[in-house]
Amino acid sequence: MAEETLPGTADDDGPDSIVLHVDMDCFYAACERLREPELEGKPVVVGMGYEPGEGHGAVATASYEAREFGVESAQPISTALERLPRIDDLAPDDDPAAAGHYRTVDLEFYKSVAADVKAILHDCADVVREVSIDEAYLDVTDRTAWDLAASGDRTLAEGFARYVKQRIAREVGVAASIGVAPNMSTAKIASDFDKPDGLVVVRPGEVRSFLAPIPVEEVHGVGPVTARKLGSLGIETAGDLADADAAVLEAEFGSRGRELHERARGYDDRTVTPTGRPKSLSRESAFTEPTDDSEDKREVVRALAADVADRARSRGAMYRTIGIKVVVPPFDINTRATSLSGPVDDPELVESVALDLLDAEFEATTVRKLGVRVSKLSFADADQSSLDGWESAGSGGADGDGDGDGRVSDEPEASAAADGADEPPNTGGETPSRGGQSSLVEFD
DNA sequence: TCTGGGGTCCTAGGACCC
DNA sequence: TCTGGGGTCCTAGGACCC
Repeated sequence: MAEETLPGTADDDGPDSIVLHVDMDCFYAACERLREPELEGKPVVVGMGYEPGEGHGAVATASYEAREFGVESAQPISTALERLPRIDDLAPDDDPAAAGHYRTVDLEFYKSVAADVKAILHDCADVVREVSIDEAYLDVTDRTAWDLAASGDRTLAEGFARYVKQRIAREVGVAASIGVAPNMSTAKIASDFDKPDGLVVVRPGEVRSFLAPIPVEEVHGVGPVTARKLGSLGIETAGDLADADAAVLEAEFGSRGRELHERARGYDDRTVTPTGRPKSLSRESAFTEPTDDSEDKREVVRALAADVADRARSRGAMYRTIGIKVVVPPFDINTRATSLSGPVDDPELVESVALDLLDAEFEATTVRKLGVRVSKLSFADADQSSLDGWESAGSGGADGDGDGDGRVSDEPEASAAADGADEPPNTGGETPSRGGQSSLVEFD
């Protein structure tokens, strides 16, 4: 049983933080219900790669009513349909209560709903870290307190979280579960503890005892592989993990082992930092049937490349690495990538590099899925003379490719970026010389 | 669980430099 | 030069998350 105050727990650098983890409940399904209120209370399944009347794709979100039937996210739609027939497929005398309403993912719409939620969150906190479309951490240390509210045994922090939750419900019309705790990892577990529509508060002195009975699988960072290994060490709960020998964990799992140990003990010194810029952008797509047809594969890669390059451009991102992903049945993931000597924004180059990587090793391979990715991103707008991204690559000129390191010097708009229009004569050639900047490119 | 799409971080080995 | 150590960057794969 954990003491109320653990020796050494108190951070000397100030009062305990107050972190909220806000997690929208079955977000996609909730969005569908916003525009189709008659779906309220009924089993809803939102599928990606799903088309009405068809049986392919995977479950992105299942409402709690649908989960009752054994429908789970990431499940193939075909399996979901076996467990929960589609309402339109019912025979006249079947029970309509035992059928599901299947919808296709409409990300644009969900994003617009999410934007409304995020606006509320930013209004409620100084620092918001958006983790995904339906999830965020808020640091509200300066907005509320761990003190008890005047009227009883609840904390001010709890009242604050309730206010956030109610605003989301009232102003947007969707339900959120919120966890409140002195650190991020505990807040995350707390938000999950009483879903849906939950509000769980873990006060600074209660962290250790709150975590103790939690199954290790529910600790952020423990997936199937780690859970299995932990199980073989006799570690099944966060409490077991907390009591385990840190050296053993580190030997078994490396630095992650030590980290998990600390999280299980209620230590997490990460601070909530604002959402940063993406590190990579990718697009992938699965074939309905694995194929070895070279032209089919190239066609898909071309489309993915165009898509990724387009997205990068619209987000103002230049990239220095271009890669592909090739998934070979049953499920072997291969990646290949090439780095350029400097950042570019060049859709044709994305395509040609991706195709080269595909042809080099996978021309005859049977593939299930293909992907294209750009990474080592840099953003034209924010870095200017004041670094931001990477400082200029070492004034020492230590690196061999000193030739090109001059980043786009500060034109207001990345010069190489916006001008796909003026067709350079030899774009596909050895040195794709496009205006100034991208002529750095030389790949081997 | 025969498996969709978009990400992050970590690790390990090799190349290369001083 | 055949024997180090330190550091960085690159690629590929793995685990994990939503």
